[in-house]
Amino acid sequence: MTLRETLEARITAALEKAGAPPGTPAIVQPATRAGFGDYQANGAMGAAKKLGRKPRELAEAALAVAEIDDLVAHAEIAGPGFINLTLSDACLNRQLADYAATVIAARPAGADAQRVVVDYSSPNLAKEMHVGHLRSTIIGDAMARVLEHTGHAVLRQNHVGDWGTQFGMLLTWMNELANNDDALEHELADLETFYRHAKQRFDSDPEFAQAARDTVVRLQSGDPDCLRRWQQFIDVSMRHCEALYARLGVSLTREHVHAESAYNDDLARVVEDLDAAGLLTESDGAQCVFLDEFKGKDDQPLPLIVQKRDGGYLYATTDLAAVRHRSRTLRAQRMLYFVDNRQSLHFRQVFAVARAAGFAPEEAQLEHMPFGTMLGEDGRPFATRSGGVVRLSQLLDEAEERAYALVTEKNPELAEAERRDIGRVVGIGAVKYADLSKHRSSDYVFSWDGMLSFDGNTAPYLQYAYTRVRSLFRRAEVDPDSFDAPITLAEPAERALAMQLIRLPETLAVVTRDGLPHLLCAHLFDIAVAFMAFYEQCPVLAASDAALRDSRLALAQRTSAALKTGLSLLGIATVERM
RNA sequence: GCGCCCGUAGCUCAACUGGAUAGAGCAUCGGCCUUCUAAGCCGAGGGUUGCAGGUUCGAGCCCUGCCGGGCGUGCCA
Repeated sequence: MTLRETLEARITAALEKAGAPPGTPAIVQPATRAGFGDYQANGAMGAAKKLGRKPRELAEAALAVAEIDDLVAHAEIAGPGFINLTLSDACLNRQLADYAATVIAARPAGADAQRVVVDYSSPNLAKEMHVGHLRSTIIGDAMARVLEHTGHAVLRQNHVGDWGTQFGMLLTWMNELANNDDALEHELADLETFYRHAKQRFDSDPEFAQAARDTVVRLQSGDPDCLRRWQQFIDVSMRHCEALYARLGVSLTREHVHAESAYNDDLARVVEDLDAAGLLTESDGAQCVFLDEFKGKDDQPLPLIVQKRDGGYLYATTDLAAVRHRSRTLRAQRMLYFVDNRQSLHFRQVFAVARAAGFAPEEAQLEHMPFGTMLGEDGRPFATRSGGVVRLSQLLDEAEERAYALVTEKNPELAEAERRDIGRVVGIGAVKYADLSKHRSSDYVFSWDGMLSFDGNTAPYLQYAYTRVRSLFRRAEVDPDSFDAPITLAEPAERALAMQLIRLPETLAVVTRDGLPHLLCAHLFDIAVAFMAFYEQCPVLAASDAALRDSRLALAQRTSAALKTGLSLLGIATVERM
C-alpha cells in the first residue's frame, strides 16, 4: 500500500467515525500548492453536503479522531473544508532510509496480483514499420514493464497481421521475381519498396490482380507452395520488426508473437460456439451477432459480422478467438489492448459479444487502451499524406546522429565509441520519451524537432540529471551501489526532492490502473527538476561537514535510483556521462 | 443522420473519482560558468480553457444547445 493509499484509508476511517456514511472517500491528493502541505484531503466537503453539516466542522471532527500521528506532523483545516497534511520528518526519513527496498524495488506478486495480457505493437507484416507504429509499441511496452514492476504476471501478445488479402498480392509478386534469386533478395531487403512495386503491378495489370486473388484462395486452403512462399516473406518481415525492437529496446521477442494466422483453426469453432449460444443471426447471407446495446443509423440494430457471405472470416472473428484463447488458455484476468482509437466501436462490440458467448467470464477486465492518431505537421492524419510516411528506421538514424553530434560538441574528449553509444542511448531515448510523455488518447502532431529535442522536458534532461549524480560519486570516489548514510532534510530543496522521491509508487499505481505512462514521465520530470534545484542550491562535495556531505550524497543516490528505475520502466536506458 | 473523441499561452502539451491563484517545455526578453557537467539554473512577459446557458460552497472537467475539427457507423484490418 502506498503512502497516499494509507492516508486515504486512515482519513476515510476518520470521516466515518465523525459521522460520514461508510465508504465516504477521503480523496487524498498531492497538495496543489506548496503552502498547503504535502497532501490534501478533499472528501469532507462532499460528505458534509450529503449530511447537511458544515464542511469545516466535519473536517475538524474527522481530524480529531484521525490516526495519522505516525505519518503527519501538521494537519489543518483550510478554505471551505480542505484537510491539509504535512508529513513528519520521521515519516520521510523512514521512507528514505530503506529506499531501495521499499520504494524502488519491484513488488512481489501479492494477493491482488493479476495475470494481465498486454496486446501491443501488432504491426502488419505486409509493410515496413513506420512512425505510426511507435505509439502502440512504445506505450504498450512501458505498460508491460510497469505492470510487471507492480507485481503482476504480464503476458505480452504481439498480434501481428500476417494474413489477409494483401498477402495474395505480395506472394504473386514474389512468384514473378522467383526465377531470379538475386532480384527477390534485393526486393525483400526493402519491404516498403516491395509493397509499392507489388501494388503497382496489382493496380496496372488485371492478370496480375486475378493471380493475386487466386493466390489468396490457395493460401487459405493450405496450398504447400503458397505457404512456403508466405513463410519466407513472414520471416523476412518479422526479422525486420525484431531489428527495430532491438534498436528501440522494446522487450518483445519471437515468443510473444501470436499472429492472426495462429487463430485460423479456431475461427469456424468461434462461429459454431456463437451459434450454440443462440447469438448468431444470418443477415444478407452474412453471419452476424446483434446485441441490443448497439444501434446504427435509424436505430437499426448494428451487427458484428463474423463470417462473410462467401464464407470468409473477418478480424472480429479473429479477435473473438483471441479473447477466448487469452482467457481460457492463458488464463488472463485482465486484457489490455493498446490499439488505435478508431477501433473503439469494434472493441466494444467484440468485448460485449465475447462476454455474451462466455469466451471471457464476467469478471474478466477487457480494456481497450486507445491512443490517438499521429498527425503530420499540417495537422492531417499522417498516413494519408502524399509522399509516404516516415520510416521508423529513418527517424532513429536521425535521432542517433543528432545526439552524437551534440555529445561530440559538448564532450569532444570522450572516446569515439563512447560518444556513439551515448548518441544511441540519448537519441533513442528522446524519440521514445517524446511519444510516451503525451497523453495516449489524444491525437498528436509528428514533428522532427519535437521528437529530436534534447532540451527541457525530454529524456535527455532526465538522463543528464542521472549523469550528474554519477559524476558526484566518481569525484567522491565512492561506490554509489554500496554507499549509504543517514539523511537529514534541512534545506527546503532537500525536502522538496525527498517528497518527489517517495511518491514514485503512487504514480506507478495510477499508471498501472489507467494505462497512462505519461504520468510516469511527468513524475520523473518533477524528480529531475527537484534534483536540479537541489544540485544548484546545496553543495554536495563541498558541504560544510562530512555528515552533511554524506546525507546529500545519499539523497543523490536515491535520486539516481529513482531515475534509473523510472526510465527503465519506460524502456529508456541511461549512460554514465554525456 | 446516429455514435465516440477532441478544442487550454504564439507553438507542442499537462492539469490524477469536480477543489484553493489553470501548470510545463519550446520560442521571446533579462540575468548566472576561476566552485560538484550551462543538454543546466534564476527571473519576466504571455490565458474570457471554442461560444452561450445550466447544475453547486466550488466547473478546463458534469448537463443542454451552438460553432469548429477528427474518427467510426453490415461483408478491409
